[in-house]
Amino acid sequence: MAGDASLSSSEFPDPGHDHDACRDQAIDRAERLCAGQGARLTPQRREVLELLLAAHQALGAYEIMEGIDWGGRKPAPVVVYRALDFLMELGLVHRLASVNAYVACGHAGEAHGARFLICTDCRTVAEVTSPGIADALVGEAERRGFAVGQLTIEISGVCPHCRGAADG
Amino acid sequence: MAGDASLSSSEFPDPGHDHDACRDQAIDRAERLCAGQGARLTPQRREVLELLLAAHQALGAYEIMEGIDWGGRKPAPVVVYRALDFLMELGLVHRLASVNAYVACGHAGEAHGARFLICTDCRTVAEVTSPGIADALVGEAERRGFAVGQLTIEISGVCPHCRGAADG
DNA sequence: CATATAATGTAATATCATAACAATTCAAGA
DNA sequence: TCTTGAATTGTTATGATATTACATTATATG
Repeated sequence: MAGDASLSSSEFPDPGHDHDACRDQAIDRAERLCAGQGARLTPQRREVLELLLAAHQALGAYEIMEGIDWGGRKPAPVVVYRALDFLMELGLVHRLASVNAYVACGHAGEAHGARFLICTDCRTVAEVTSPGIADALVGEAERRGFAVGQLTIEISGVCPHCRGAADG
Repeated sequence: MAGDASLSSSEFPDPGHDHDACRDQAIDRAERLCAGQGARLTPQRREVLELLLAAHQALGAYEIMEGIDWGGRKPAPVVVYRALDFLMELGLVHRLASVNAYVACGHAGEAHGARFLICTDCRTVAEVTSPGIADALVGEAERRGFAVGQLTIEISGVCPHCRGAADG
């Protein structure tokens, strides 16, 4: 069973929280992860990751392009996609299939069994990890003789903050 | 021959099963559903649905286009998308976000809590309905104050038949 | 330095999906 | 039957997302 304390790391980020600190922390983790794997977090890749971390939202690839400014020029699409591929490979970024968008991962490395709550209003994304449900899904599929590869669980709806703003 | 009847509605369809019968059955259901709602299952829409039913697979919109032949001509993309929109509205077809493809629904109307097992080999799709897990996901999201809209659960992997073919 | 591998630059193109608007068909009432 | 409004279809163009291909540059290593 999921307790109460376990919710803290997977809640929707409070709109008033310290973005900078949480971004720096995540970048730190990303750098350690890369170092550990001999992967290079180049300036381009880092910029894409920072943009996603700062947004706390799902961004489309072309939105990311727009968000990047290299002395007045925008990167070509393929540049962004390459950075995203790299970051996804390491589990630092996830693709949200249901909205064709990308989001920075809060718990890099432990991509296992994660699901995403996507606010259709503010597009904020909460990443929730609860092995129980993921295991149930995987187990059930395997009981049917299905060899599970990738698991996609995405829940669209309205987050607590937007709900509050709208009708509270 | 096909295995236990009890599993038939949620198992992967046996490659040797009677496609025609199962398609006709589904078309029948679709027609009743439309009649009940005052919706019109026009020839175009019906053709798209039949194509998907016959395929037992997820097909991209442009694959559907290719699969349709109107006296030597192919329908425009928008024609296919319109048919798909109609069919999805009625729950006769589902969109699989993780593979940008569409699949005919085995249990029209009861779209509730369905998840999809998608074979990356033969692209066959099994639709599995188990309210328990869906409810757990929705319940947990709502406990976090999230107002659930749409639920996307898609599992990619290798189906029993392809597994058998590949490694014994 | 030489070399191989990884990363980037650039242009073109493939793939998926929708917008806009005209023409036609259909159902239902006058 | 005629008319009228709504639904459906036809057609063209365009928007949005993603990849291919190939040349160039950077980086690590012997």
